[in-house]
Order: sequence, then C-alpha cells, then structure tokens
Amino acid sequence: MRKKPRQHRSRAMVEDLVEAAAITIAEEGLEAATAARIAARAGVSVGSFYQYFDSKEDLYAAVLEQIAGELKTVVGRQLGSLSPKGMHDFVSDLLHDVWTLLEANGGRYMHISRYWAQLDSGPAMNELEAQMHTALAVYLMQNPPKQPIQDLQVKIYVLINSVLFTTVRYISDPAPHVSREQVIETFASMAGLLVGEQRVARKR
Amino acid sequence: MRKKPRQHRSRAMVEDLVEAAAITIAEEGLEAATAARIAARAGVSVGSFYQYFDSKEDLYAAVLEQIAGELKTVVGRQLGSLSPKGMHDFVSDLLHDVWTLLEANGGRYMHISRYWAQLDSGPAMNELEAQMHTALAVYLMQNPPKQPIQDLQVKIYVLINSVLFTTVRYISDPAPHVSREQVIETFASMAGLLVGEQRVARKR
Amino acid sequence: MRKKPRQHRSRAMVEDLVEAAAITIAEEGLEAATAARIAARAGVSVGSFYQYFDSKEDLYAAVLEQIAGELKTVVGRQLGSLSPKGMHDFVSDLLHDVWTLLEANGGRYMHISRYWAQLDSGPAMNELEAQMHTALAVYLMQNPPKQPIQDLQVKIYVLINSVLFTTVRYISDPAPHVSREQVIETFASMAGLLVGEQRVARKR
Amino acid sequence: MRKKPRQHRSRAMVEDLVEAAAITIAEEGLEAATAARIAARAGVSVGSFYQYFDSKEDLYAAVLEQIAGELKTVVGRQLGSLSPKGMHDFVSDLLHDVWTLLEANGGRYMHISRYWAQLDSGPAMNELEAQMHTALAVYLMQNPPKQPIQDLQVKIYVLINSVLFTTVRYISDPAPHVSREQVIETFASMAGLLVGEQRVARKR
DNA sequence: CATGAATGAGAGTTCATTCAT
DNA sequence: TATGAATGAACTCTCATTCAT
Repeated sequence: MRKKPRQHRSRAMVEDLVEAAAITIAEEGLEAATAARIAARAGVSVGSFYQYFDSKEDLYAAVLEQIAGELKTVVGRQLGSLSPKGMHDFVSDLLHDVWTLLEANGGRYMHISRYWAQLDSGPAMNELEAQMHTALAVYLMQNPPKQPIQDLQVKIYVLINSVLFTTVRYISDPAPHVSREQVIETFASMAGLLVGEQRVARKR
Repeated sequence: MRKKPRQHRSRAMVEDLVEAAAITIAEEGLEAATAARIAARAGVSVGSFYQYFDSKEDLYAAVLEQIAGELKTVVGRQLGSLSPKGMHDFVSDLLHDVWTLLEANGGRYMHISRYWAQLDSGPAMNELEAQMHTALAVYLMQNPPKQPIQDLQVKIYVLINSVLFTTVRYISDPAPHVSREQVIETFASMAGLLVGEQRVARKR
Repeated sequence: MRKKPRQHRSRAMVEDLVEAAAITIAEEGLEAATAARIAARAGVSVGSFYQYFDSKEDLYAAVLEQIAGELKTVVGRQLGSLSPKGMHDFVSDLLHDVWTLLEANGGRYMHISRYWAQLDSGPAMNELEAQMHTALAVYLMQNPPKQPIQDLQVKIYVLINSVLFTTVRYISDPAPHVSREQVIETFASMAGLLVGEQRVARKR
Repeated sequence: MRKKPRQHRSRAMVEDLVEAAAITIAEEGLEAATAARIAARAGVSVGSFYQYFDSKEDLYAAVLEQIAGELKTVVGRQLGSLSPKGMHDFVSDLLHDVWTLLEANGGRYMHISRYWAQLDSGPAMNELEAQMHTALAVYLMQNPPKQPIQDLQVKIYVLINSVLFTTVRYISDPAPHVSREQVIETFASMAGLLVGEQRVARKR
C-alpha cells in the first residue's frame, strides 16, 4: 500500500516516479523496468523510491491507476453527449478519443497494456466496465428501445473487452491490411447492431 | 533452436517439460515459471531441461505451439460443417469447442493466454487468423450474400481478436453476472450480423 | 569498464577486491578464482563485487594493472642510476629489485604471472618493454659502444621476455640446484655481453 | 591416471582423443575444450572418453606428453650432430627445428603452450631440461673449453626457460619489429657467449 | 528526509561425470 | 564395450530492498 504524501515536494516526486515508470515500461519493456532504472529516469534515488512506494509492484499499480484515470476522463467526456448521437456514433467518437489517448506520447499507454497480465489490471478494468454500464444505462433511459434489449450486461461486457484487447493488439502488433478507421467503424457497427440500431451512420 | 529428439525417453521428457511449463505458467504466473521450477515440476533436472531446449524462451515457444496446434485442430473440425449451418451457428459451435479446449485442465491454456504479449504469440495468432479467413471464404462461396460484405478482412480481424481475448479475460477473471452461454451467444450474434445474416438462431 | 569510485568506503572496497583476487589467484589458481570466492575473501558480497567491476575479467585486469604499476615503479627507480653502473650491474640491481617485488607477500605476483597468457597481459608487457627501451636508449647515449650494437630492439625483446618468464618459472617451480643469485648473475652477464660490455662485474 | 590400453581400437581412440583435444585447445581455447566438444571432434562418445581417461585433466596431460615427446625427438635429432658445429650453430639449428615443430599444424602446439600454467606442464619441462643437460655434457666432453665454464647448470636452466617462453610469447603475441630469424640468432649468440665461444657464426 | 552503497537470494545456463541401455 | 541422456553442483551476474550516513 502506497503512502499518501501530502507535501508538495513529495507529490511531485511520486508523479515523477509514476511517469518514469510508464516511460520505462513502454520504451524498454517490463523486464527492464528495474527500481534503479526507474529511479534514475525520475532523477531520484532508489531510497526515495522506497520512501513512497512499498514495492515495485506498488508503483506499477500507480501507473495503471493513472492510465485508468485518464481513460475514465475520456469516457466521462463522451458521456455528456451520449443521447443525441445514437449508439453507433457514440462508440465511434469514444473509440477515436480512446485511441488518441492510447497513442499519445508515442503510444506509451499502449505499450504498457501489453503487460496487463503481469500488472494486476483487474481493478482498472472493473472501473472502466462500471463506467460503461453507467453510460449505457443513461443512453437507454433517454432512448428507450422499441424492443427491450436482452442481456445488456453481457453485451457491454463483451463489447468493452473486445474493444480494449483488440485495440491493444492492433497497436502492439498492427495488421498491415487493416486500418484504424476500419477497426473503429467495425466496433461502432457492432455496438449499434447490438442495441438494435438501424445501420445509418452519420457522415463524418 | 530446439533439438528434435527421436528417442522415446526423450520425447516423453520434452512432453513432460512442455506440460510442466504450461502448468507452471498457468498456476503460478509467468514470472514464477523459472527453469528450475519447471524442471522440478517435470520431475527432471535442470540439465535435462537445457538438453532439449536452448533457453527458457524456447520452451515457452513450444508451449504456445502446442496450444495453437490444438486450437487449429478444433477449428479444423468445425470447418467441414460450415456451410449448412450459417454463420451464427458456426460461430456458436466453434466457440463452444474452443471454450471447452481452453477450459480443459482447469483452464490451463486460458491462463497462459494472459501472457500472449510476452510469449511471442505472433506466429500462432497469425495461423489462427489465416485459418479463419479460409473458413469464411468457404462459407461465403457457398452462401453468397445478397449484398457484398464490405471490409471482410477487417471484420475477421476484429472478430477473432475480440473472441480470443474476451474469452481469455472471461475465464481468467470471470464476471459473476455473465454466463458462458451468454458470451458465446453474443459473439455468434455479432458474427451473424456482421455477415448480414438474419437473426434467427437455431434452437439449441 | 570499471566504475571509478570516489568515496572512501568504495576505494577501500575496490582495493580489497583487487587484493583478494590477487591472493586467490596466487594461492588457489585462476580456475578457483570465482566471483564468489574472491568476494568472500574480500569480506564483501557478490553484489558489491559487481558494483565495482562489470565482470570477473575486469577485476583480473585491475590485478594486472596493479602489478604492472608496481613493476614500473621499480624499474623507474633504477633508471635514474643507469649510466654510472654499466649494463651488467644495472641489470643485476634491477633484477634484485624486481625479484624482491615478485617475491613479496609470499610470491603472490609471481604466481599470478603464471597466468599471463589468460590474463590479457599484453598492455602491461608492452609498457614494461617500452620502459626498458627508454632505459637502454639512455644508457647507450651516455656510454656509446665502440661498435654499434645491432638489432638492439630484438635483444631487448628477447632479454625482457627471457628475464620475466624465467623468473616466473623459477619462483613457481624452483630448481633445487639453482640459486636466485645465480639466475640474476646469468642474466646480468647476458645483458652485458649483448651490449658488448667487458665481463668485469663489480664486486658485491 | 590414465589406463594404458593395449588393444588396437583403443589405442586409435586414445590417439584420436588426444589429437582432438590438442586441436580444440589450440583453436578454441582451453575454456572451450569441454569433454563433449573434444569427444565430438574425435568422433567418439563422451562415455568412451571416460573409458580411457579418468578425467579431463588426464587428457590434457596426455596432450602435453605428446608435445614433450615430439620436442624430445627434435632435440634428440640435433644431439647427434652437436660437436662438430659449435654451440652457436647448434642452438641455431635446434631452435629452427623447434620453431618448425611449434608452428606446424597452424601453430597448434604453440597455442597450447599459452595454457602451460593450467596444464601442469612441470613434468614435460623437466624432461626437456634433463635432455638439454645431456646434450651440453656431451658437447663439453668433446669440446673441452680452455677455461672451465662456471655455473653450467644455471646457464642451461636460464637458457632453456628463456628460449621456451620467449618463443611461446613471440608466436602467441608477435612483435612487429622483430623477426623470427633475429630471435633465433639472438639466442644462438647468447648460448655461444655463455659457453665462451668466439662470436664467429657460420654463414647460413 | 534523501541518498546510494551494500546485500544476498535467486535466475539462467554450463559441463564434468555417471550409468542404464 | 560404446553410447549419450541424465544429473546437479557451480558459475556468472542481476536486482529488489535495506539502512548507515
């Protein structure tokens, strides 16, 4: 469990460490992300590292938390504009934003995602899922479908996981014959179809 | 490069090692899957380990190869019965079989899949993808759609990745409110919808 | 490349390690001089060993450097008094000093020299040879020979190698019927003869 | 202690192993000369290796014995023609022959000599020394010097060691400005001078 | 608080030697 | 007698973590 420092200096140090860890994992891989290397990149001593994080794993967790936090912000921004759009366009816009975030900083977050299995990503994933549920609930309250959608929870579960991991895979090991736009459009269609939407995408 | 043993004893040992590696990765995680641990679980000395595999990574690769091989067998079995069924039922049946395989032995393969990014799974994934392309091509020749399907490659790419990783995630971190049947049905629907099939699932 | 430590503690540790390595090589042979053994003898952990030396070979190099450095000091001390003595006496005095150094600490340096071929002793040897050339040049300028000495470089090369390795062999595997004085005298004669000196040794 | 096999097959195998060991040490260094590698090069199984040699060290000893044996043969050939030549020419001719032997087979023996310290070369050296003593004794009986030579044993000791190790060093780390002929001539002069010979070399 | 030298358990890998076949 | 698969001790080197300064 990480200590929650309240001092200014400390908070800056924690942030530096988290960022250094993210960069190191992204650029050199998880195996190269040693305590010494991360601390060096953060311009801090190993000792200080352990002042704020009880273990390397704690730091990794903080990195994931940060990513999840930014993702939540992105999703939150879309939530406000859900209803007027329809599902297809909502998913499309959302994915564009998510993709942009994941590709920012040279795809830093993307590369980190490769290690989700080692990184105990469970909590972050669950938060995202919960948020999506909220989004969908709001949407459906405002756009009551003619026929009730069955298994909504399941569809959300499938969608979010499909989107996330396919995106991860696409960026870490891109398919030459598949464009980013196409992937997004495919997911948007899938989402629309799953909620019974007519296949009439807005022009972009 | 792994030596290809031709003796009986040796082949048994190689198999033991591959299985021990699979079990160890599945049960204790990739980090715990050290040469010594794997060898011990296989009831073999470290020396023997390195008699048959030039490095730990070579063994990991062998594990992946085995999984991919079994997956290919499962898919191949379904390929023969594609056309009479329609896409939805084909995907549904296929997923049931795949799921059964991945869940076998306490979900061993499932857990290993978590580490696909570290395990150089590229080749295996590509083979599977190629196989799916074949399947789809066969299906579409026998069931020519009224309107041509656009971006077929993309849809396959998205589908296979979605199915695989969602399945992985489902088994390694199951959602309490989502049943296996429901996930499969969702994917089958998605597949059917993507190829323009009417949503009339066969009764099961 | 060895880190250059600037702290007091560190410098002491580096010295301890070099000495421990020297003792271990001398007493137990090069094969027994493992990282663990050397570290243990230095009263230090393996980790510290690798904090200051990037590899075992680096430490060996440091040992050689130290020996070469001390040899150079000894030779340098003699160089000042070359001319008034004549070649024979110069070599005799020099060898006495060198011998004393090599025999110090139970012949530690002597024993190490046995492994010169494995220890990448090239640089050290070359420095010593260069120094000898200087010495000889000075001597010959101050004592111009009646007839020019032919092949001076060759003679120096032969002399220095002969002296060094014969001395090494003598100490590491002494001949019972041969005394140290006699070996030195023989080399001194050889040196004198090679530069055309009359065979009139000073009384000792 | 090596077993002395008397069978034909066995003797051939022992010879093969000794040669394989010599080649391996010469070409790949002592560290690379593992039991498996040597056996493979000899076209024999490791098991057979240990049938004839109790340890790797035993094999190394056999290699040294072989080299020493061939050296002895060379020296012996010169011994017959000692007296008529005088010391200088005797040493010169001997060194040419020795040099030729050491350079044969791509300098195989030469390279092996680099490892004399690890290879327990004591016995071989002692034999060679004894042989040289015999040679000198014969020479001096047939060419009684005007003044008795002092410290003959010492001079032989110094000469043989000087010649051997300087030669080893010369071949394993040749000096660019020094030719083989010059080294030999220098040693021949030294030998002549040490036994009081006039410096009148035969024309070559 | 910050530092970074020191620690030592542990990882991957090699290889001399044995022994069942 | 010949084989080479099997063994496991030993080696080099790394790195998370601590603690004296």
